[in-house]
Amino acid sequence: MSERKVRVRFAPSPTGALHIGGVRTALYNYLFARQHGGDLIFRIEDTDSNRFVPGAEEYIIESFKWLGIKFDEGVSFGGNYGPYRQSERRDIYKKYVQVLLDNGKAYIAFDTPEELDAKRKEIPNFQYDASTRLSMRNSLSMSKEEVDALIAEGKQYVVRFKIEPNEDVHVNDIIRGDVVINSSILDDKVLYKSADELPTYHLANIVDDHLMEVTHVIRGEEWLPSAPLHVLLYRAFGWADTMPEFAHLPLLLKPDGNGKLSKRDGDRLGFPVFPLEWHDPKTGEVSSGYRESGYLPEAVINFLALLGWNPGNDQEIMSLDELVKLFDLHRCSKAGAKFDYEKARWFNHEYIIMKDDRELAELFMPIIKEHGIDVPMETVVTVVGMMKGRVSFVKELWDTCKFFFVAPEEYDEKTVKKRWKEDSAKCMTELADLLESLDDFSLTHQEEVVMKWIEDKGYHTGNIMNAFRLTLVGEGKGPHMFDISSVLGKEETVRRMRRAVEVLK
RNA sequence: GGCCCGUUCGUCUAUCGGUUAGGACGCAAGAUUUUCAUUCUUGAAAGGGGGGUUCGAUUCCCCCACGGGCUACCA
Repeated sequence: MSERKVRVRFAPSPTGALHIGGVRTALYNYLFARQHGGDLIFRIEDTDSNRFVPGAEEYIIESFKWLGIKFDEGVSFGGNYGPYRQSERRDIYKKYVQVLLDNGKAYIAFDTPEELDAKRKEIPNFQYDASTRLSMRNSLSMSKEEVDALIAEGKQYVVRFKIEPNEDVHVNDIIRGDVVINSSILDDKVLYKSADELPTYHLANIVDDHLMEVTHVIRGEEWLPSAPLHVLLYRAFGWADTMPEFAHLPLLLKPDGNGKLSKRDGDRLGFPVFPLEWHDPKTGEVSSGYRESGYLPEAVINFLALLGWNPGNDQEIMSLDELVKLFDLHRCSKAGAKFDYEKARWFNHEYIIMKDDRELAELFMPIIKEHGIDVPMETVVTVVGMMKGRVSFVKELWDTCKFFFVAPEEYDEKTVKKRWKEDSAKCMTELADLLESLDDFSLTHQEEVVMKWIEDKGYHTGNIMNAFRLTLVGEGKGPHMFDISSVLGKEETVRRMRRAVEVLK
């Protein structure tokens, strides 16, 4: 069994946008597959026809494309184990349901949803199981003739898994160790629905994982309670010897308060819970995405990887390739992790700093153009290089850098009060004259000339520089003065200075 | 209600019985800087409670409390 090639899968339901917790699950599967030289399968679990949302599948694929998580096979990726959409595997499931029916591990039940609802109301803790099934309408409580007659007349029925009571079922979870549940608390799960003639998750999941030769099931903790059921299903099919290993991941929790992280939390606290912006086709509602909010995919990956796992040392910044090398299911934490969006910001900040100036400039350029500014790429590259350490998002570059592209119209009142002295107008005029006279406007030459001038005149460096800054920026911020002036160029620098002198006098 | 999982600074977490309980985010202070931001330094900040086991428990066991999940012809 250990010689089998590692094969894992990420199998979402196309019921809407991909939740960030799902992204993490997919990421862990990806890291595990890569690390073991295995395959990652993308399967669509659309066995609930009621909850199908058009566009969701495409959205999910697009999300992983953006994030850089690549699948080896599955919907839209091809492969030899298809089809990979469960709705296209009806015949397969039908066949395997029959296997269970034939070997007595499952039975046919005629109870309608309404009848079951009534039963649940009538009996407080009603459960369809060994203790109650004989009092229900099914192939165990009725004669074969009766059952055949009902089927013949077209009566709808479901197929239920016949769970033998009083057995301790062990699930050996990679993260949690031995988890034991007594089969008596499990109900006779519906494996095959009458409503849409499709299997339920449980059946489809086991059949597909087996047929697709999945070796490890890495999924969210919400599946832990049904894991024993799945173990029982593998046994019922006689597939116990190739049953995959399980790893149930801790859940992503709300940043504040309690509970599972939901879409609402994002809206409420102002951070995205979806990788991409999502337009709900049913409600028309638009939810923000990490991509549109200015996050870099590698930052999102890094942040998510550390939510529930750590390499065991203090390293926090890791590329996808490094994560592949370091990842270890045994080092996953067991407790749920509250979603810390402040830290997500910080990761993005770090990744912006690491990112190549030119690549950043290319991301920034469209924003500059939006403001009706036309500047050469080289200028933007220079500006981005000196300013990127100050922002957490590309879009923040505009506010922090705009003075490079737009001359100040007004001068910040507070800064003027503090930095514009009695003699500032005089000094700035002198400085403007001096700068205008320069043939070499390079940063180093400017600095040399101006510092000497300050010294010769006996001026106070701080006073000059602060006033100078005010004339070019309009407020008291930004990088070193000659960085600014050399990007602006002689003409623009002098123009701004003279204008400021005129306005502020 | 029942069942399962969990519980270290505000948050993410390290610790394989003996540590001044470490790191990161955030926060605060200081330093550097021609401004702002960065950067650097420093600081505040944690083992839910109660029993055991042990020479010694954050670490192992039990109980409780709390948190989370599941309990559909949803996944």
